[in-house]
Amino acid sequence: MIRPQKNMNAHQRSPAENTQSKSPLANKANHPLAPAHSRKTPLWIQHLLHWFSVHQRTMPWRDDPSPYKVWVSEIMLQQTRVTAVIPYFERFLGQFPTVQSLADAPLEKVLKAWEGLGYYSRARNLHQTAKIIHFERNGHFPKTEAEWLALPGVGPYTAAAVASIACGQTAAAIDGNVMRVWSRLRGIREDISTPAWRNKARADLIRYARICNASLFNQAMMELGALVCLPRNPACVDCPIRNNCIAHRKRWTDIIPLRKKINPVPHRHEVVLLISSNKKVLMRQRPEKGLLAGLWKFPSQPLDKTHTSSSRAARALANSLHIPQTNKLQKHQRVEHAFTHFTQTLHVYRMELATAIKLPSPDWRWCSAHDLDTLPLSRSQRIIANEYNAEDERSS
DNA sequence: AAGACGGGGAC
DNA sequence: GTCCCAGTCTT
Repeated sequence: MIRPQKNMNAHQRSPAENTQSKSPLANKANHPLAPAHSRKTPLWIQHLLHWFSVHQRTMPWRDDPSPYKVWVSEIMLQQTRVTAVIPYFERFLGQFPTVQSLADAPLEKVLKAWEGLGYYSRARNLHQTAKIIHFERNGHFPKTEAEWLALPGVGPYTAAAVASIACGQTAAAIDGNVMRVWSRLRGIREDISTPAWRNKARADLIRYARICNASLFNQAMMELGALVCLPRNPACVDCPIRNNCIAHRKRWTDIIPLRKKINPVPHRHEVVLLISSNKKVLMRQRPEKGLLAGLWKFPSQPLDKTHTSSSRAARALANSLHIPQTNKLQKHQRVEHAFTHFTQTLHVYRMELATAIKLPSPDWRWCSAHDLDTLPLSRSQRIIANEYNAEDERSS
């Protein structure tokens, strides 16, 4: 039997989060006593839903699937594993308990809460959407899949997931897990990355979502992909629907899903300067668009072929900041970092200035140790900042 | 249709 | 270390 979800009754939600649960449809699908499936539900779905009721993981947004919690969690879960998301989600909800508190917060606070989670445009879009919901929709969350889809940062997957899980809508949420489970189940030896494949899968899956509980069906498919139908070495012996699975029957699980070869990514080098003066260190905010938009970084410069060594590049960067040659550079640290489309080696140099230089533009700042802890940084910059603070701690 | 956009976990 | 993972937006 389906394990009853705690706190799913509408009256236990806060008024601000309760606006979408008044419709009969929402109550029907999310009601604790609603059946997960009817007698005409295919046997494989009954097996899947039973498996889910027993094996689903505890997640902080599953106790109370309000639109706000489900929306925030689904944005965080894009390209990110559940185990990585949970601590971020807990902190985020503590800091921004309602969509209003998120809408009222400055962007920098939101980016700071997102620090280390990656894909920072998600945080910017989340903040933007909170403003839309609070200021333009009077705090009313969307209800239908199409309404969700219109919001920044909400694509086809997230719209279907939130609409089904939080709003009781019938929709097929197709993430990487579902693509893998579905292509194996049906033995589809086609490239899963094409829009054509996705449209076909959605058309097929929506028929099944319609005849059971779409929220549970979507979550069960994703959970099966995350726990059993793994990319490598799937645990077919534990799979509740292995008898319906064409890939299992034909020993195709290692060739399905089919994916295009990923091109090797280039490696880049960059010099980074830790320029300190009077217990403060020089930092710069990144532009509003592009890589790690809006986050802060230490002064840096790509190490291209015109520089014969990292120390020469470091000196050239110091020169461009009009730092006198009398200030000596000291090799400090080397940090490796991987992005999706390139990998990077950061060559970090240290320089103590007798007198602070004039800041080139308003996006530069002299930062105290406290500033370093407060500003949003990418993972690699945080590693450098922590090392800098630790050294500062030792020397004082 | 292809590329930009982070970071973490499994091996 | 190396490979793998896979939503949304932009171009």
